[in-house]
Amino acid sequence: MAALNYFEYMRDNIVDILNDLVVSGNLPQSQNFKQISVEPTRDKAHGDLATNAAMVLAKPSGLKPHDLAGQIVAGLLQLDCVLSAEVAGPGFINIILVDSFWHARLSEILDAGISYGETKLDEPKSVNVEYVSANPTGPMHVGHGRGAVIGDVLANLFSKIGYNVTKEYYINDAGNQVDVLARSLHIRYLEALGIDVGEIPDGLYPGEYLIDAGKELAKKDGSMWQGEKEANWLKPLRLFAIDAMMKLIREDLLSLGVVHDTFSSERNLVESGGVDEIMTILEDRKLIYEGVLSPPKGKRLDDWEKRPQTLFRATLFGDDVDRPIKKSDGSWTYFATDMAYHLDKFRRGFRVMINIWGADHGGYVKRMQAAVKAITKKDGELDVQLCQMVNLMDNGEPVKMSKRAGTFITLREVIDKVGKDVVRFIMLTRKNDAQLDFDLTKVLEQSRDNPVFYVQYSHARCCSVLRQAMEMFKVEEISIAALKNSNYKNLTDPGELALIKMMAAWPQTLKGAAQAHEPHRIAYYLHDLSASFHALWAKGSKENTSLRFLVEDNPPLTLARLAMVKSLAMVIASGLEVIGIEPVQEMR
RNA sequence: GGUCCCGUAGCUCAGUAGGAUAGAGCGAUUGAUUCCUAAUCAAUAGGUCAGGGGUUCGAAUCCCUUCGGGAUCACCA
Repeated sequence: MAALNYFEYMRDNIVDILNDLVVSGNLPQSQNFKQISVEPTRDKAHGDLATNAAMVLAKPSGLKPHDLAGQIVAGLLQLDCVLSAEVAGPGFINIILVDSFWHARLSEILDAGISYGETKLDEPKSVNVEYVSANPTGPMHVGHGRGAVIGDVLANLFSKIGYNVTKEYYINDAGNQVDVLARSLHIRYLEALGIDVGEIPDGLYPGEYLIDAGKELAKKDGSMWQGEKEANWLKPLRLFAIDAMMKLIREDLLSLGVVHDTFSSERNLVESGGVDEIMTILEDRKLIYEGVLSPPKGKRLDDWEKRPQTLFRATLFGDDVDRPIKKSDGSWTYFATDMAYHLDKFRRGFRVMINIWGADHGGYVKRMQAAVKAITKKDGELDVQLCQMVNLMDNGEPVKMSKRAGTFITLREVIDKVGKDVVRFIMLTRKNDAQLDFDLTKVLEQSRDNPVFYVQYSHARCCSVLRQAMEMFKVEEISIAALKNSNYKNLTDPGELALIKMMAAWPQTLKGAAQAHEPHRIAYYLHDLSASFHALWAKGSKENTSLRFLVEDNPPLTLARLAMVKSLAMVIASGLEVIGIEPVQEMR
């Protein structure tokens, strides 16, 4: 049984009412209902839900908003689930649903458990989320970690709403950087053989992470590359280095709980002729030409030279200038291989592609979207989510990092210090295009301003109540099946209903976050849900023991509240599952 | 100079693709612990949504413009 999305449910009801009005001649035919929305009221005094239906349809139908609203209200009042409906303001219809409607959600949640809110699609769509794709030239840093979490959670969101999702990593193993990597490894290799290599030359990677790789290579191959020409060792060392770095990166990802379904290699794509193929296709469509770009407008003219280049007509697809696809040495630019890569994705059946990039690649978005339009003949769509920098802090002070001074803090070090769950949650506490301060001290504090703790604590409190309940009831009396049969009519406190309503909004929250590509909404939702629970908890004070969850002289009331508490634990667990975090049972 | 992102309470930020009287947390002030974990909660104070114009029933949200901050700008990925 699929859980009810009450926004969609009420919208469907309203559309039915409108269709009836059309049939009865009270509303002109062929109205466009697309603009109609059903939303939570901002001010709860206005009711549970509001719809703009009358305002949206008033003008095209030639009716006064209030007259049309009155007719819709009449229809709404016929529904069993509607307690009240009234016209307000410029033509809003405010709706209050009966308590029993909300109580019924608890049964749904208890039935569904952690899968509450999931949707199954009859014909599942496919979506490809490509994220991390860090160059295989070293361990991951904290910024990569943010992209990893955002991509991973976004992919989880799509799974939850019924899509077939592929989590993909694109290995940039074909450009200059991996040659540099190979040369850097060569130095470390010589070092491992006991040769004094001195300082690592400028332009090579000085990172210590290559020392181990150098030792391994020396162990495997002995001294066979010593004294050889670069042309002889470059390729095998490159392969060795990339393997070593990808192993490192996969370990980093695993420690963050991120596992990709597919790793695509840029080099494979080039060597298998994928780029040649896309170029032939584009040439046939006259989208490639030899030309000279005009210099960028502005002051940066110092080293500009007029140079004929092989260009892609990106301007035909919304980009600002045409883009080069070949370097002067004849090899493909990154853009060229990226076009081939996205064609490959499209051919694998992904009409919807989402890429997570660092904000420093923002200037690249337009051209890639232009390219996708061109190669898929506008059949595919690419959305790029940019994630901004993470500022690592320690107790309010920025952490100074320098690769040269060796004070660079890797993602792995942060995970080891604060734990993967904390990292995953904190990465979602800002929308992805805003900079994020990550304070290594504060995220471990057990206080209200640590959102991870705050949410986990609410789950732990649920568990605590359920543990305590064992003293009042036998185990079978508070099984899920038994709780489902409790008398929900006992749940009448505004705080209780507010909490249940928020739980009932989970399916819509999930869907909205997925469709808007905004995983951070889940973290905010969980925080709000927890706040609602903590507030209710505090109501059961010494003066008002009747609002405690466990009321010893009233077992039926207590069982209903246990059903609510159990449901809440399930919704929180469901939300944490999307984020990729284990809920905790207790915190002591 | 071009392009993109951003500008919301003293601070850090939300604002559910245009909805009603703009919301949280921190900080400040004042309260609540014989109680299921007070690691929490409640209340008060705090705003020209950077400024100006426009679009419409209605704008923090969309368009134009000015100011301010950031990213990026042909053969790096």
